[in-house]
Amino acid sequence: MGRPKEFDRQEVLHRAVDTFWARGFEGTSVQMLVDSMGIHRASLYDTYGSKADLFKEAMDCYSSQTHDAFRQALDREGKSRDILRHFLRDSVHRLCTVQTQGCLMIKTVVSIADEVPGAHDRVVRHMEEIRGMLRDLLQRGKDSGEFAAEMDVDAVSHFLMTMFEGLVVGAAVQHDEGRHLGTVELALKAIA
Amino acid sequence: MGRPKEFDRQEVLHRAVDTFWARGFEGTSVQMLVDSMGIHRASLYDTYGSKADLFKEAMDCYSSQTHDAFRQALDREGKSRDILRHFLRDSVHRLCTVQTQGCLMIKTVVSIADEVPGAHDRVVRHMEEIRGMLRDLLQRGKDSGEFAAEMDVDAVSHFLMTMFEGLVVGAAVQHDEGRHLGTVELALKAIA
DNA sequence: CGAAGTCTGGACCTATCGGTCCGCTACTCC
DNA sequence: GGAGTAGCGGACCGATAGGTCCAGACTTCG
Repeated sequence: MGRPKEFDRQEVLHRAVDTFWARGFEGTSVQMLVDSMGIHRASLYDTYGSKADLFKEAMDCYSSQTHDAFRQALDREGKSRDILRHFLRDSVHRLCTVQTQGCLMIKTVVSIADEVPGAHDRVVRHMEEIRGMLRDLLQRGKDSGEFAAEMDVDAVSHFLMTMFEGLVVGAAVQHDEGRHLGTVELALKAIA
Repeated sequence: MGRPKEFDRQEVLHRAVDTFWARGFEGTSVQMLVDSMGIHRASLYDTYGSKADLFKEAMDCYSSQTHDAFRQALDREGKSRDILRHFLRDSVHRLCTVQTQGCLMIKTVVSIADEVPGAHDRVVRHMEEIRGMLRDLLQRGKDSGEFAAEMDVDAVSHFLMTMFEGLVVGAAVQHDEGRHLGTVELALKAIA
């Protein structure tokens, strides 16, 4: 059967995610990936294909780990508005302090439109998935009578997505947490 | 005195702006610039310095031409709300049809944090300038009694900036104009 | 005229890019 | 032990990256 794999494919991929996340696709060289992943150049190509293939896998990995975290924050019991507020405030806090590198998906859609085939589709699916979570949360609030019966959950979820994307960019421009928290409150006041 | 310059420095710079705008700093090679600007490689370096220097000049050029356009749209007579609505709707339309390349400033702040010294500062100033226009517009509406006397024009202008940045990203993800127009209406409903 | 300045074509530099290949070792199965 | 697989060190590939330099053609000045 031969020698078994020594490194954990998933663990090494995570390190690639971090590198791509920090510097983007164009800003990351294969040499950087070799260094950060800790495997040989040839192993990288044997295991993941090309740089673009690795990037797509990294996007998928990033996407699912982000979804898990978001789902944990959004798919829970309680008043929808409170859950939403906590989610947005926490996002702002992270973007302004720890995760100042922003969002890999937004980085990708903004900088490489068509350089990596399949990248754009992944961004679209990623965003739609998150929007779905927000819509479900809104729907629950609507069903429980917390929000008006006339609320267009589809439109409002899209509004919130735009808001969120704006916060990611805004935090990249200025790490002024208080300012962004004020924006969050205004956004919350806007929905019903 | 010697031979005078044959090409118009500003006109050639505009072509550099378009190239950088379309592909970003990292995605644009010097060869692309030489081709699009129509001048010799050596002339480029003699006239503008380095690629990074040219990029900074391109940012300044982009910034001022954007500000001119925005000022023309925002600094006019009429109801503030109508002016704002028209500005946002028009922006969405452009982002979804003609200017699908998005915004050079957002591209820059998202992809190259510190690669080009001075780039980040330019983005910050650019955004603050636009926010200033929005704040002035809000203040006029507040003075004329159109908006509530309690309105925090600073906070609301920041909310609108976040909204705008979100729309730029959102349009890059999906060119669904109708969807984004709905978001614009929700944002307008939010402010007083 | 000749010095000074402006442009171009194109060669040239070094460094790095993404990607491939070879030779060797380590390991596990039959 | 031998076949088969996984990994590494490191050389290597052609292409391109950003950047420099030179010779020559051109134009305006004193």
